[in-house]
Amino acid sequence: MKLSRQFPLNALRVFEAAARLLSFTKAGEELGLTQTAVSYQIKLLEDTIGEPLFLRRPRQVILTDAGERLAPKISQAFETIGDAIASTRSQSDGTLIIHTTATFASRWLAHHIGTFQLENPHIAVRMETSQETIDFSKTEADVAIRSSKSGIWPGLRSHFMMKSHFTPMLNPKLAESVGGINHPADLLKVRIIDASDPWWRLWFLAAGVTEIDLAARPTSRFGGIQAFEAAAAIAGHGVAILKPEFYTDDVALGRLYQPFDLLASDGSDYWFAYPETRRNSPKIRAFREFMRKMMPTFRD
Amino acid sequence: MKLSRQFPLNALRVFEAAARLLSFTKAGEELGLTQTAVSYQIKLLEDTIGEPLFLRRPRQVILTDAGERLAPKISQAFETIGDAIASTRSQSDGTLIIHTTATFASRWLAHHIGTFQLENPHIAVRMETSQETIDFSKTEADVAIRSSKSGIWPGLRSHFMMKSHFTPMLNPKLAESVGGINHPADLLKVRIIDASDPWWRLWFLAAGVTEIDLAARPTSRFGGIQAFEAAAAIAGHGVAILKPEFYTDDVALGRLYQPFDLLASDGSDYWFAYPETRRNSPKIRAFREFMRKMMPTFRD
DNA sequence: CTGCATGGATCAAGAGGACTTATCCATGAA
DNA sequence: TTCATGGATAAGTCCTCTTGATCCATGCAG
Repeated sequence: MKLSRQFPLNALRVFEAAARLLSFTKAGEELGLTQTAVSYQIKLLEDTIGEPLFLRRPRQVILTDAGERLAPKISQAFETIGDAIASTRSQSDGTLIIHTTATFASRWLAHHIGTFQLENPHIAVRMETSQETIDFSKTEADVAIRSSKSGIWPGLRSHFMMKSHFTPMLNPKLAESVGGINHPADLLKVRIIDASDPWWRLWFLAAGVTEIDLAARPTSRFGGIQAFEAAAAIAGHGVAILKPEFYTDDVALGRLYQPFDLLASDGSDYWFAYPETRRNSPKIRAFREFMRKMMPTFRD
Repeated sequence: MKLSRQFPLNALRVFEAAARLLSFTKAGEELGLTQTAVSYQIKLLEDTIGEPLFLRRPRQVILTDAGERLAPKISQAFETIGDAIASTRSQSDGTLIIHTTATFASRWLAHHIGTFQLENPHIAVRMETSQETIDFSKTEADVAIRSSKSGIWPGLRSHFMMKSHFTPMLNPKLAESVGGINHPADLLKVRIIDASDPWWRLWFLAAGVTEIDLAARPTSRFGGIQAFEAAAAIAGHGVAILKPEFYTDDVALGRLYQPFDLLASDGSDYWFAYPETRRNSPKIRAFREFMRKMMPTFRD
């Protein structure tokens, strides 16, 4: 059976307005309905309650005792509902949940999010990190930042943020200790941090160095988590293959050194995504504009 | 625009159940809907709020932060509404508003209503008196007792209660003071209380007395309000034309005397009426059964 | 008193929204 | 693996609800 039959909520909504305004016509105006509709709904409600709620006097309606008793409680209930929805909406509007990779979070977001918060003091940011790409219907998140080749996901709108290119980086002291890194082959003088990282092969390929057996080399394995590899490189344990955009600070502080301008790419890029249906949500819109401003390579 | 669009109350109702049971299927069962309908309504609500309320995990749904915040308030609001309706219904069920004539109220109801209240202790009785026939849509009333010729009113169900016949009555001492009232013509020895009352003409007609010019006689006028005429008769001011059923007490107490068995009628009868649509209302049903029992001439 | 404005009731017709049925999919359990 | 569970999706149906027209009663102004 139809729910509205068992529990005529819309009729109650109409009743509330009519009882407050003591006029079917005015109630209709307030609710965007015709007077006819109001009359119909009130009668419906009276039928289900089994009591008349209004006395129909010419040119005015007045509440019966039953109506008089019912009205204030109904008003209050709808006020509760209205408040609840409004506060849910505003509180949710007030919290932006960002899902991103650990590296992007620590290397880019952590440095820039302060600006976003200064510009949007009413939006709290909650950051979640995960390696896997998330499903917005299964995970509580407003936006996600992921590395991917295409940036096309069904139901999601996505924006290109930056190319995911990489280059070897190491502690400058380590470079000096082996007499400097002037040619790609010089890299082999130091330990390769996680030589199993597929990026290495791609970079050496781009550099024209093909005859290296990376698999044979001593290596430290970090499961491809860039942040760990970077930490090892900073500590002088070897040379890591990193995204230089993420380590400009470390370069400036002399903790890392990028020996070559050459950048290689595995074809993946960084994308920013959110559900298509929520593209106009204020907080998502605000974050999108922030990203557009802060990231020169951002594209619609 | 449709009200349910602006304010998806039914969707909220569904959400409330789903949030409480943490299952769309169970919510559907509770509300008498299919799981599909629940899914549809929840999505509708999420669209209007602009926030996901549930995370769809395989074989279970869980509330998002937003849903978690919304649910308790909505539950409470619906509880308020449910209580309000229930209490309106029960309180209204608990008060029976009877509209009747002053005479019937004072002469019959007042004597018998105690029995009704003993039998129905949870029903409070409110009595309103009025001369005019009332309009249930304009006057707050559950049942009405009226004198009328046909007992047929559109939209009302009515029951015949008693014939509205009448006969002269006077204080026995007054009767003695004129040597007794043995023939209709003897009535002319005493003052006729409200000779302008049309009942007198009808009664004399029934008694075969035609050659009386009532208009010419000294009279007291009470506007046809029987209770006033009766009071005057009891006080010994003259003879009144009354419904004997209403004055059995006064006859028993020796305050009134009915000299003739002859009863005349103007064709009106006493009817008991209420809106057809409310015939099954418990309080109306209770009162109808009471009337049926107390009034031998009651007819369906 | 007459005519107008106001506010509600009633009616028929039609739109569109709320459901249903059928089907599919993913997962956890046996 | 197969089955059971719980939800999503698509398409179609039914009927609630809205609309617009019309009518009625009353209060008010002239």
